[in-house]
Amino acid sequence: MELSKNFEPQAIELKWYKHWMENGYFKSVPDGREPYTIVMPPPNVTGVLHMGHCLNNTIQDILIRRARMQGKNACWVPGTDHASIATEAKVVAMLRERGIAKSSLSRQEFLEYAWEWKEKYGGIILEQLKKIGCSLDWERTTFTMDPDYYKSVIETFVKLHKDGIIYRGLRMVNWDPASKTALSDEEVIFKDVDSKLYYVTYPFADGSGGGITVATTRPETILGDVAICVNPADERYKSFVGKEVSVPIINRIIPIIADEYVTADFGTGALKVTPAHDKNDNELGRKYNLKALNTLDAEGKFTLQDLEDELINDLIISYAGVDRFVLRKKMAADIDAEGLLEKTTDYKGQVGTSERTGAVIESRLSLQWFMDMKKLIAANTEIAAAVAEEKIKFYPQKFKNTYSHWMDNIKDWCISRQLWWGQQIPAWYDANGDLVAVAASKEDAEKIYFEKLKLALGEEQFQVNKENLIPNLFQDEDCLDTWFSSWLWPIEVFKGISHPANAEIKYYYPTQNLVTAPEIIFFWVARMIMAGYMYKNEMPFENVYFTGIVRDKQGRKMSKSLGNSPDLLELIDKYGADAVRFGIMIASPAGNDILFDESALEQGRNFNNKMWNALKLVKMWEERTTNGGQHTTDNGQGRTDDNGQWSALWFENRLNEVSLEVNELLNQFKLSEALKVIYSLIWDDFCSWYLEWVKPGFEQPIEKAVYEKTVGFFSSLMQLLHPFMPFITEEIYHLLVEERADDLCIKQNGSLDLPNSKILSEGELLKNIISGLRDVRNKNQIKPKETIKLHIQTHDAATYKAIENIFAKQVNAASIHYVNDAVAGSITTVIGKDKFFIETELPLNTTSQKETLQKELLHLQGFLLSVQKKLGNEKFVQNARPDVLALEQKKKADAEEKIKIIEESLLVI
RNA sequence: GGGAGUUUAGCUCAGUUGGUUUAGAGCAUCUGCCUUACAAGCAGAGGGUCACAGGUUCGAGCCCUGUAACUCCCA
Repeated sequence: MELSKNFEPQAIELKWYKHWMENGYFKSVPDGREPYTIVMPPPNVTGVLHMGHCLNNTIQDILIRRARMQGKNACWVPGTDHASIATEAKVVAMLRERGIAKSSLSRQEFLEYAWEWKEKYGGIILEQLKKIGCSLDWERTTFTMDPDYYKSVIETFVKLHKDGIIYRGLRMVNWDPASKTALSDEEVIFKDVDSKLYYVTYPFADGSGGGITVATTRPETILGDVAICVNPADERYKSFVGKEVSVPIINRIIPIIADEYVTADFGTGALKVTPAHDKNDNELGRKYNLKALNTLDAEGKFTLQDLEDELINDLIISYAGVDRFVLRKKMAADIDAEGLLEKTTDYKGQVGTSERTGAVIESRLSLQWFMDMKKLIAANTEIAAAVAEEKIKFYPQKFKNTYSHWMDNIKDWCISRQLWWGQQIPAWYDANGDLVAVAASKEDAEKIYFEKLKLALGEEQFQVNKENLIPNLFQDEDCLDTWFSSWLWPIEVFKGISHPANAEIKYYYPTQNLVTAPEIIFFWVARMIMAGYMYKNEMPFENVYFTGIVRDKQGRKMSKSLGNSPDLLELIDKYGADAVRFGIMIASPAGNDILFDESALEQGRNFNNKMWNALKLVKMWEERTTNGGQHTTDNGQGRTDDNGQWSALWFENRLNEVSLEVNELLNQFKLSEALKVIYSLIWDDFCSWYLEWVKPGFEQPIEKAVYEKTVGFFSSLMQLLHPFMPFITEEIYHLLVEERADDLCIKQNGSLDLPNSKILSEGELLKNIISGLRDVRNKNQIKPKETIKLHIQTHDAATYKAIENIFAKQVNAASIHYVNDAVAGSITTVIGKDKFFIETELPLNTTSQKETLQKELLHLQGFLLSVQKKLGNEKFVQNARPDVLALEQKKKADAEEKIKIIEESLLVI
C-alpha cells in the first residue's frame, strides 16, 4: 500500500466517526458492567461551537473513551438547554428583522415562531461536536423543554411551593431594562466604570439658608428621594438630624435621619435615600417607614406615575419617557441651573450588568417568585457537607472554598422571568388577579379553587351557588429561570423525575464526572447538588473537573466582540480534529486558564505527521522480515549483534513504565500531563531511540520477531493515545495490521507488568552514551558521515557488550575496543564513570576538549563542596535520616570518583 | 470592603510528607545537518539569586510572618 507523504486527516475522520456510529460503540444500555456516566453540560440550543466547548467536550471525551477502554459501561449524554433569555432575545431579533414586533404577537404565536427557530437552528452545536470526535450516545439527546422534562420542572415547582420553599413576594430584584425581566443575583456581572459624583445641595426647608450636600452617582433618581441620611456619630451633621430639606426640582420636603449604615467618609457623609431604586435604600426605607417612589419604568425611562399627588411642574413633565442615562445629564444641568449643583468629580465605581444583555441593572421593586435557599439547605444538610467532606470531589480543590463560602452566605433565588420562552409558572389567578392555586394543570387549579370556595361559603351555600361560580382562572404569564430546569439535568436525562425508580436512573445515577467551567459553579453545579440530594437523596456526581477559561495569546478572554475567537471548524479543516484536540489539551491543567495559541495546533499536526511517518517506516519493513532466530551473530568486527532483541526488551519495559505513569496521572485528572508523557514516549523513546536502534541497514531485512514486537508496541502506543487523539490512532491501528477483527475504539486495556528497573537503567546509560558521544562529535566538528574508532575504559564491560552494537551504529563508530589506559592522540571524554577515547582522521583540537572537561570539573567541585559542607556539619550527621545520610555519602564518593577520572583525563590531553 | 488563588528559563507550566547529583519539561532561541520514515524533520547546545524581605530547621522552590504585583469570586 502506498501511504501519503504527510498525514491527511479530513477523509479518515469522517470515515472513522461513521464506522464507530454504525457499530453502536457510543450507545449504552444498562448491563452487568460498572457504569461510567457523564452528562454533558447542555449548551444553549442556539449556540455554536467555540473554544470553550471544544476544551470542555474534549476533556469529557477523553474521560469517557478511557472508561470505555477500561471495560466500563461508558455513557455520555448529550443535549441542549432552552436558555430562556438568550434564545428569546434571538427570536425577538429575528422577528424584528422580519418586521414583526413581539408585542404584536400573542404568547401562543410567539412560541410557534420560537419553536420554528429552535427546530431550524437548535442543535447545530451537537453536529459540530461530532467533528471533534465526541463519543456521545446520541440516542439519549435531551432538550430541557422536551415534554417529560417540562412536566418534571412544573412538578418540582408545585412540590417546592407546597413545602413552603417557593414563595411569591414583593422584593427588590435585579431588573434588566433591556429584556424587561427580573434576574437572579448570579446573572448580574459587576463591572468597573468611570462615572461622576454629583455634589447636590438640598436647601433647608425652614428657609434658614444653607442646606446639606450629598454626593451621588445617580442624580436621575433624585425625584424619588424621601430622606437624607447621615451617620449618627458624624459631628458635622449632628445638629441637622431632625431638620427638613427640600428636594431640588420637585421641592418635596423630606427629613434628615441618622443611621449607622451611612459611612461618614464616603462623599460628603450624607446619603440621599431612594427606596425605589436601591437595595440598601430600600432597607433603610423599610426601617424608617419611608415611601418608595418609583420614577423609572420597566425600560429604565422616567415615569410620573408615583408623583401624581405632588405639584409637578413643566420641567418634570418634560422628563417623562426620557432614558435614565440621558436624564442623568439633563437633571444635573437643571439642578445646576437652580444653583444647587456644587461640583462634579470623576469617580471609579461599579455597576451591575446583565449577564445576557449587558444592560446596566436597575434595582426594582417587583412581585416575583423566589426560592428560600436557607430553608432548602437546612432541610438537606448533605448539600453543604458532601463537598466540604469531599464526598463530591472538586478538581482543582480550591473551588471547594468558593462553594462553601457561597453556601454560607446564600440568598434567596429569584426564579421568575418576564419571558415566554421557558416553562410557564404553574400559578393560577382569579379575575381579580389574586393567587388561587399553584398546580400543574388548570383542572387541578380549579379543583383547589372549588375546595377553597367550599371552605369559605360552607357546603350548603356552595352547592346552591355552584352553577354561578365559574372559575375563570388564568395562568401566571411569566416563565421560570432556565437554571430552574437545568438543575434537574443529571436526574431527568434518565427520566428520574418524570418516571422515578426506572431502571436507567437506578443504573446510571449518580454519575461519575462533571466537566464544566467555574463560572457556573453557583448557577448550576451547586444547584444540581441541591436537586440531587432533594430528589434522589444522593449526590449527582462524584467528581467535578473545572476547566479554565480559554484566552487568546495576550491573555484576553475570547469573545465575539473582540473578534479574537477563531473559527473552530476552520481550524479542524486546517489541522485536523486530532491536532485541535492535542493543541487545546497540551497546556490546560484543571482550573487554569489556557492561553490559546495556534502554534500548539501546529505542534499537534506535526505530532500526527511524526506518527504517520513512523508508520511508513515500519510498513517498509513488513515485506523484508527474516527468520534469523534468537541467536546472536558475529557482525565481523568482533562485536556481538542481537538484531534488536535487546532494544525490544528495553522498549517493552519503558512502555510499561510510562503506561503506569499515565494511569496514575489520569486517575488524578492530570490530563495535560498525561498527554505530555505519552507525546514524549512516542516521539522520543519510540521514534528517536527505539526505531533508530532496531532500524536495519539500507535495504537490509529485519528480524521477524523484532518486527512483530515493533508492530505490537506501535499498537499499544496508539491504544494509550486513543482517548486523546481518536482518529489517527484508529487509522494507524488498522494500517499496522490489515484486516484486524477489532477496533481500537473499544479495545480493552490489558493489565500492566511492573517494569524491570535494571533494563531501564541500562537504557538510560545507552541514551547517555549516545548523546555524550554525539556531543563530542558536534563540538569537534566531526561530520556525520565520518566514522570514528571508539576505545572505552570501563569496569563494567559486560553491560557495554550487550548494547555496544546499538551505540556503535548511533554514533557511527567503525570499531569498539576496551582498554585499560588512555589512548594517545585521541579525543577524551567522560560519560558517567567511564572514559571514552575517540580516534579520528581529523587533527585534534585539544583546547575545546579541555574546556569541556574543565567546565565539568568545576561543576563537580562545586557540587562536592556543598556535599562536604553538609557532611561536615555535625548536626546534620546527628539529625538526618540514615537513608539521607547514606545518600549524601554516596554523592560524595561519586563526585570524588568522577573528579579523579576527569583530572586523570586532563593530564593526558 | 470580604474571600480565594497565583508569582519557578523569553513564553506556558511540572516540582508528591522539606533531603536523589549546587532546579525539570514543552514551545521559542542558537549551532550543525537535504543521514534512503519524517526539513511539519534530525543531532546538539545555551538559558533560572525559584517575586522581595525576614524567620523556623542540620537542611527551604516547598513550612511560618511580612511586603509587592497580578488573577478570580463575592458584596
